[in-house]
Amino acid sequence: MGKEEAGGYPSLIEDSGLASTPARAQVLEILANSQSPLTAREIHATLARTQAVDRTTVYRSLDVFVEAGLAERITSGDRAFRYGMGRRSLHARHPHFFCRQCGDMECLSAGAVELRMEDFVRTFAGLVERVEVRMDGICKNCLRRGGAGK
Amino acid sequence: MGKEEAGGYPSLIEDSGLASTPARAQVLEILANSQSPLTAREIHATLARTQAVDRTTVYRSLDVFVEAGLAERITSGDRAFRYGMGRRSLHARHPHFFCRQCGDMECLSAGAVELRMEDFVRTFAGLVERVEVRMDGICKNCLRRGGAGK
DNA sequence: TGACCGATGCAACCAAGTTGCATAGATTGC
DNA sequence: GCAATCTATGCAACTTGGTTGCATCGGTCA
Ligand SMILES: [Mn+2]
Ligand SMILES: [Mn+2]
Ligand SMILES: [Zn+2]
Ligand SMILES: [Zn+2]
Repeated sequence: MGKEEAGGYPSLIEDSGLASTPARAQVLEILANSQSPLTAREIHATLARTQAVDRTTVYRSLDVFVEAGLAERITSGDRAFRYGMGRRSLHARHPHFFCRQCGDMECLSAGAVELRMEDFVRTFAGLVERVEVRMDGICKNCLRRGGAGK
Repeated sequence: MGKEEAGGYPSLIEDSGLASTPARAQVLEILANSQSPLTAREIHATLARTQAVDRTTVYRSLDVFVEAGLAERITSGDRAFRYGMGRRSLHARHPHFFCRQCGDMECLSAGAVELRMEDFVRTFAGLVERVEVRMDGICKNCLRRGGAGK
């Protein structure tokens, strides 16, 4: 699934100035292979199927990845952050959809929405580092099995 | 500061099919008078200056307001939701800016960004109920006193 | 008047994430 | 090669933001 060039995730991690460890490489691989952004809990659950890693290590790996731009922290409509590949990992920015019924989040194509903000950024007194566009609603699965009821 | 027509917040609440109580009216008034979206904690702190209300009541008031469209729940870059006036309270949708340094959130003018998503919404299999646009970065105050260092 | 219903308070609980500290494993200096 | 030095990890305790169960209280209505 995830195509990786020579060296794979370890070298991607090292190219960002971080030490590569088995746990970190696996966390990044899980992120890279996912169609949708994942919670730390989901990442840990996947990881734990093959090796025993503490959840703290997952949290800390994600933190350093986000700091280094390797991963992106995405807010959702619920109380848990999601993580996806970051811009430093050949990943284009794109909006997301959050289903308030089942809690699933999906990546939308980068061109799904057109966002123009250059004029604003130019005149804004603060520093804009990133933008998040998220649509909330009911996903098609939840629509099929039961309507938009809370 | 907050201009209110005859009846004020109590009737605004009742017009949404909810019972108006002193606590609810005050929560809504605090929201209406704020320049920026507030956390439940901030609302409770403000409220507590004039009367003893349990934080649970604040949470529950906000829940029913959001459900009724009187208030809007907004995600930020940190772990706490913010609340602002909702669309059913004569409030236009607009983007927000979140400062990752001081945690302050500010409302941006509705025209700050141009967002085109009709084409997407028309062809999307799910139901899109709302959209959130949030910029993250460093606010001008934090820029002045110390740069963008974390 | 009395049954009812919803809003509130309060305590317990929960989920997500963070922190302190000890250890193990790798890296560096010599 | 060996010791001094990081640093990633594990594990437990803690924090924060929010939710839930349950008892009570105050209106509304037959
Ligand atoms: Mn994505
Ligand atoms: Mn706002
Ligand atoms: Zn769904
Ligand atoms: Zn700031």
